[in-house]
Amino acid sequence: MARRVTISDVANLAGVSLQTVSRVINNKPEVSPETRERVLQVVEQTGYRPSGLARGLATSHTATIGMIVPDISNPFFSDIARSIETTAYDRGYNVFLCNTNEVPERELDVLYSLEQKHVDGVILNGLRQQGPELQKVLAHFPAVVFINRLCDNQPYPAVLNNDRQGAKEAVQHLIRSGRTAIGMLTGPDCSYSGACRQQGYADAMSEAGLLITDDFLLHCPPTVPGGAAAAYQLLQQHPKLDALFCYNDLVAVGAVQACKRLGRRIPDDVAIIGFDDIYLASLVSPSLSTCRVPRNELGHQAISLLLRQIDGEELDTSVITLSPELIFRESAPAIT
Amino acid sequence: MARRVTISDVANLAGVSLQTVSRVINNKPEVSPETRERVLQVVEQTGYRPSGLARGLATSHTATIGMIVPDISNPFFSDIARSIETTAYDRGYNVFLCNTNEVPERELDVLYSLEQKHVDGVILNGLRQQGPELQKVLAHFPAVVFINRLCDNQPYPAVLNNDRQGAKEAVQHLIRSGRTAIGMLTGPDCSYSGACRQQGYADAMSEAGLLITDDFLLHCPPTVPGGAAAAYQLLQQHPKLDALFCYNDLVAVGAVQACKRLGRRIPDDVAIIGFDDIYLASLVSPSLSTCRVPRNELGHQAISLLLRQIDGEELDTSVITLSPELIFRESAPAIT
DNA sequence: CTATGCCGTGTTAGCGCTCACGGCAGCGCT
DNA sequence: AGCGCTGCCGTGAGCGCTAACACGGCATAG
Repeated sequence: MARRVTISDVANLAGVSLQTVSRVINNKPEVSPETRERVLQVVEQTGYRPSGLARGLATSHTATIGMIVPDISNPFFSDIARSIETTAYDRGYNVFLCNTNEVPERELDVLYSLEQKHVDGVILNGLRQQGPELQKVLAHFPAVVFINRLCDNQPYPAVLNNDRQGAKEAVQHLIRSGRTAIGMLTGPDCSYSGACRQQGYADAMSEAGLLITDDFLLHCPPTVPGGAAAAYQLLQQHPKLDALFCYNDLVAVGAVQACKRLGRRIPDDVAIIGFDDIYLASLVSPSLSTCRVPRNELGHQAISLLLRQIDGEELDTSVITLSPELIFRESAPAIT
Repeated sequence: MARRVTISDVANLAGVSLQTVSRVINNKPEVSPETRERVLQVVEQTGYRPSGLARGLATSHTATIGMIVPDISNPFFSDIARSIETTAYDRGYNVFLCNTNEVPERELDVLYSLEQKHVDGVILNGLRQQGPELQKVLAHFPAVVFINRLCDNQPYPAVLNNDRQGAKEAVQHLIRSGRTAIGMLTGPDCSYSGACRQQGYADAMSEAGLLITDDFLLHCPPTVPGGAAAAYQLLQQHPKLDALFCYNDLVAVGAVQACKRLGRRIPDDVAIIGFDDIYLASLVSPSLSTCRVPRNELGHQAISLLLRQIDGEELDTSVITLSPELIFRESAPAIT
């Protein structure tokens, strides 16, 4: 690997001072056209590329952001990640991918490492961690945006999906379809969205005067096997359940598997509704009714909020709430 | 956001020099236990965290790597990404996620930006770009590893899936199942893996003395709609095709959709084999026979090679080839 | 003709850290 | 006593860049 060419190399070759080169590469106006041209030629020839490190040290602005997700291999998050990365890149930012693998302690760890890296901002996606430690480390970042989670006490901007409303509508649909014993697989017990969706479930149930019992609720990992195991258990214990509302589509696919194993027909015996509308939902059989979360929009709004903060806007209390849309497929068909 | 606490703040508070603090935080031996303890206490109190920028500038080692993928929302790549990020993080590295969205020019652009960021190494995944420009920019990185692509001329380490062998076995399976008119959806025309898989297809066909004609081959985007459109076209033009070998599982799912639309039964009329064995493959109906690519292993080996390079090992010519495994499911069942 | 302004450029300092030194005790040895 | 050694610690320079100021030259105004 050849030695990097530095700004002073360029300055020497062009016969000007460092500062002039700096002015040229930063598009500052106070340079004569001829000098600018000469410098640009040398830059071109030498393949000079300014050091982001040195620049960052001098300006405390690194053109990098951190993105924390529980699991990038979960299509829900990889869609959001893609949308964030694309917009960030268009605006000249690089994105650190930080996977927490659903381990809350790791969330703090990655935040510490991002702080060391001087990121200009950080997007927190589906964060589990809470408490003063979190507040403390977040205070060290120039910009913070939450996705799908509100931060207690400290007002940070956030982009939310209206989980409660979406869940309520989903469960209302089940009720209107004639279901009365509706269970819910509520996802990880430290999930904020899980709690919101559970509230929506309770809203719909109580409005309809239906029985709400903890017996019909079960936490589970947000995965297909997690959903399968939980659904199996729930359906075994409560054979009269005629519908399952699931934390997300992966869990719903697991629920479908459990139904097949138990010989329950979908949707005749058990109707199933998922959440998110990941691509998979339309592809499995029976295809999943689900609550579509606008993931691209979620990511896009998040990075936009972040960049506005970085650019100096004060928007501590901004909360953007996006509305999900109920999608009817085979596992809980539309009412005709 | 509070001002960052620097090494000299810590030094002052602890009543020692900068250098001593530096020694402590870098675990250098030449510090007395008492001094070390005192410094560590101040570090703890102040929440001091060394600046990665300054450190990087002084050491030209940033503990960051770049990871270039065509599309993080493609489960094939998000699985690899996860595996890379996890291992990298365990070794103290942060990972830049760079999505090229399948645009070859963007590959060069992101490499330039990663160069500016002084990454310690870069992992290139499913790269499309070729030629001298690429060689030139890659020369600026301390470490480079390719995944699923060999780099012409310049010998860089690589981790490969044995696409050709896997494809050959897949097509051989189709032939043994009695199929004679086997088409292939070959994926993007600049895909290296696509070319390898096509070779494997040709190997199997010619060994079996079967007709190889360009008419049975069709490029397509590596997506479900891409596969669906291409399969539809191919099956329309050549109704006698009794099997389709697909670039990847997404394309295969598209092929399944096309068959359904055309009223072809799977596998009776048309057998289908995909590639990769993404999670989806086992979930769709009919479930997909496919060639399983060890994605975790791919990612893990890649990051290991990269870190070894960063640590100074010379392994220019290392090429690790992993073997895929044929998985039999409904779309092209095992021969009983 | 001098004072004032601006334009283009150079100079200095500093961002926060590490590396290569150098210094100074205190020890054991001749 | 004098020597070298080791253990511990500090100093200076420099990584590559930018912000702030300084400066010469020219045009304009008074």
